[in-house]
Amino acid sequence: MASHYAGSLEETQALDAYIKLVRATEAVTTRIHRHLNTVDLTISQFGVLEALYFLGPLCQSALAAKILRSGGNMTLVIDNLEKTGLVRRERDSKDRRYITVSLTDEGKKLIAEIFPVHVKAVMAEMSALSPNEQQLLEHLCRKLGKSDCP
Amino acid sequence: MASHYAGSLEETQALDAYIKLVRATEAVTTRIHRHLNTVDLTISQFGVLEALYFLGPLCQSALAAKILRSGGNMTLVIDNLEKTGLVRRERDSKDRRYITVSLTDEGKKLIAEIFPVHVKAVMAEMSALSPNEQQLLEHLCRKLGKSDCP
DNA sequence: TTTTGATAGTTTAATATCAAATCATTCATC
DNA sequence: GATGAATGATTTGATATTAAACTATCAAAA
Repeated sequence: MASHYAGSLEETQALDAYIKLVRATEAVTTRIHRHLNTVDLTISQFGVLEALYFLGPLCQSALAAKILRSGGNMTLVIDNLEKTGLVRRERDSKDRRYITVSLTDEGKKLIAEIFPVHVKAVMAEMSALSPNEQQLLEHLCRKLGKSDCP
Repeated sequence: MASHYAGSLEETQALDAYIKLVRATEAVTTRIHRHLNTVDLTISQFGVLEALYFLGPLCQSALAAKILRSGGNMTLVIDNLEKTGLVRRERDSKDRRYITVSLTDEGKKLIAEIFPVHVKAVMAEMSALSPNEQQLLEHLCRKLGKSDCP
């Protein structure tokens, strides 16, 4: 659904592009993560497991910065992953402010299992675009995301 | 941050494009809605006010379908808007299953006031792209969003 | 040694979000 | 008139998310 705003061409064009961006991102994200239901994971839990899988153990604040979530949120998501035995927390002995979060064996097994499913789902969704279009989309998103105008 | 996944070119390209899409969308959305703090509105509340402003009174399920939220979520967001006097609920006299949600005078005044600010913020963010690039982005997002491959 | 400034993580309060179950209502069918 | 299917809205339980306040910890400065 395009914007119903009766503004200038410039304005409606920007609004329409933004609305389409958000809608497409939400639709694609929902479909990509549908398989997580089968393993009782939420999108944020998956994001944490993914980050730890590829980057190795991280302290909570680094993890929060990496997946762009607040510290308070990170505490809760890690609490829940700890509760299901997928990650463990370990206080740094040298600087007790830091808590390192790492995958347990069970966590490693699970993410190793589901990540290829995730890749396949992303491939399937992104294949609506040609390889050139995917590169174009990435380029446009880079420009958008890095903009810091007020 | 691109994907750290060591897959085929096709796979990493799709993953990178998807990651960039999500990151850009989140970054832009956060910046666009920053001004809502000044009027004590959340993004979802703004979305409801915007829909009612342009489309007129709607029943809750139509509103939920329009802004792609679940019925249960809609109940809560409308509860909160009702509580601050920005919307009102009215039971349909002919079919008492339906509840029409409409803007109060105060709600109309507020959205009329802040929507131009929103438009300006969207314009500012989207101006990182040229008009041609904005149309291109919209086109690519249309293709992505409508894909319904399993 | 104490103070100060900074950082990490937690807690609190509030809101958002979902799926599933439930209740209320309507209408078609028997 | 009773029943069943469908629809609209709410409730329940769980998780996610933020901002802000708080506690714990560290290191540099006084």
